Amino acid sequence: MTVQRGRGRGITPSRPADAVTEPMPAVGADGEPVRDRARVIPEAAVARLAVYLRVLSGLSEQGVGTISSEELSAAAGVNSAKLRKDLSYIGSYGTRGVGYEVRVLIEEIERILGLTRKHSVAVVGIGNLGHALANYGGFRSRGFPVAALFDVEEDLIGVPVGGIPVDHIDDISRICAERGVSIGVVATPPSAAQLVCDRLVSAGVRCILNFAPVVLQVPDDVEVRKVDLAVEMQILSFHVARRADEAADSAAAASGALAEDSGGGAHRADEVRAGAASTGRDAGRGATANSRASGPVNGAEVTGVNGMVIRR
Amino acid sequence: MTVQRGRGRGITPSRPADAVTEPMPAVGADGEPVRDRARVIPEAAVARLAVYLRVLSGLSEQGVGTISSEELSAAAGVNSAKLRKDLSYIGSYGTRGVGYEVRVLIEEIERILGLTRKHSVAVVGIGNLGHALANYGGFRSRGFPVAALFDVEEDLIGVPVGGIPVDHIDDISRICAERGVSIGVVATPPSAAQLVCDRLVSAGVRCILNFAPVVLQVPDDVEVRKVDLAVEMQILSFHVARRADEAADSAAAASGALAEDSGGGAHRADEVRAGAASTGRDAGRGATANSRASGPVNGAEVTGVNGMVIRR
DNA sequence: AGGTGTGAAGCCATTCACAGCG
DNA sequence: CGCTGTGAATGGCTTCACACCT
Repeated sequence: MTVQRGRGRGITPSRPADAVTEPMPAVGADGEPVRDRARVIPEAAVARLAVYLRVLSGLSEQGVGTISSEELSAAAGVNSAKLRKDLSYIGSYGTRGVGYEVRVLIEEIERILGLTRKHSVAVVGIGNLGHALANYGGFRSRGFPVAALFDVEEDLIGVPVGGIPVDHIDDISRICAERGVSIGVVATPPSAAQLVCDRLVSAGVRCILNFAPVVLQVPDDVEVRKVDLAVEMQILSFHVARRADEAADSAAAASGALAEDSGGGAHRADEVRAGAASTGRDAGRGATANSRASGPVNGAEVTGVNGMVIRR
Repeated sequence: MTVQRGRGRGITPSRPADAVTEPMPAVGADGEPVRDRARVIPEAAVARLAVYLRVLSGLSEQGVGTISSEELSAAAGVNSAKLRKDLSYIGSYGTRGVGYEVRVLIEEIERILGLTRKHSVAVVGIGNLGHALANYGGFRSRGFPVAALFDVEEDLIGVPVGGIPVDHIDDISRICAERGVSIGVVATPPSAAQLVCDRLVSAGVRCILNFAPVVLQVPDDVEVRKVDLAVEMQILSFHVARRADEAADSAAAASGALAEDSGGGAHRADEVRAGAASTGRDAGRGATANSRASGPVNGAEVTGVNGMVIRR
């Protein structure tokens, strides 16, 4: 994402050489003074912060007051080092030897994510998906009230969906301005998506969530995120195929390994090997883990702690 | 998007890409010849391949027979070097001095993504979203026919949605086996998601697309990708906030920067920067969004070839 | 000339490992 | 002693730049 654009190079403090010297000649020359906290939060971390926030909200409702990085990371499906690193980008709000106060973390993450203000949403394209989105309670409950719905179909205009009447897209500028819409959701057929996007942009909307399977072209001060269901499916398909290949491989390799083993090979620790990558969702520690197909197991392997397979 | 794997993108979950960097010479020993090329395609590249495929399909329908990396990359919203690198992972199917044959590329990408076989889909949870998904034509048209629908609500059982009657989730194992379901879609309320996921897994489904805002725990031979709308919104929210900060920054810095330029600063190559890109999702986002520059331009930037912006 | 394919370099993110504080 | 916070190491992805083919 568009991160760190702007001024001179994003001076990341990763200068190995004389680091201690002055790390800011270029920047200074740029007219960009050292400036406040050079908080450059990695895009990947931002996405995870949103996940932590959801988990924390659940914990808070359950009355949990304090939590350690180990527990929170397990609940969020990442490893604890990553969680601590992510949290360190927003500040130091933990207590050593204890953990984090749930309430504090929620507040800080909300602040960083800009959730202290409300972001009204407009959904364009009230077909199946648009209906579902208009009715999706998760938006409102998380501070993103759906404030406007648009379509071109005359039969739909005026009909309330999820409590909001549908307006004609020709009124998009006026209505978005009136209702303070800051996020636009494109849920139209692909053929209409770019046009709708252009209209949203000229209506002043600077953030777009696109469900149409097209690559939207926008000015670079507009942020677009895309959700493409077919692409998600295809990625899963790829993994199915890869897994099938691997199964074949390991079946084939198994016999060879046995032969070699019986030949007297030494067994080193590093014979523990990672297999297919899992998708990382593994909550467990060992996030690194990727595991190998445990499949057909023929006695040559056993499943270890977190799914790793130990060759013996 | 947001992928759960952890990573990727999307929240992106970031997938620990297969660390298959294995040094396994053992393979040679096991009678397994060099085997085909140890094709380790980066997760991020897989997600983009799916995008290229969609663009190529459109081009093919328009009768385009050949295309260069420059053109294709622009249509897909990435830069040409990345596109060529991605394509190189699957082989060399281009003609130097000419470009790629659309038909060939489509076939090869489909092969790599495992799209030569059909992947039947089961949708669990026939609420608003489930309805939308069951009716979504993009699945069937791309080789992912929806073959089964499940819910627990008695009133829904037997009712056809998108042409498929809804079955009770208790029959999930039998029906998934009968219809050869290989991908499960979880579209239930969060409270039911883990249970539904467990049922899908025991029914033999090894790939899951999760729309519920919870982190699913699964065995590591199961692949989960997650689409979390609230998280997407929050990421956009973060960028709204960041942009606001930046606007203030650049207004302040503007005079300084201009002064330096006119002062004769040299323009290095690294001042060429990309417009916007997003990923993810983990990517990976995963999830990759993108945006291109075109315009509002304030004189400090001009749009370059493929959406890159050149600072001058 | 035109454009692909790819080693090499650079950048960013993840993971390690431990100092430091409660 | 436990757990956070973080420099340093590692590894993957992206970008560069050009050899090489047509």
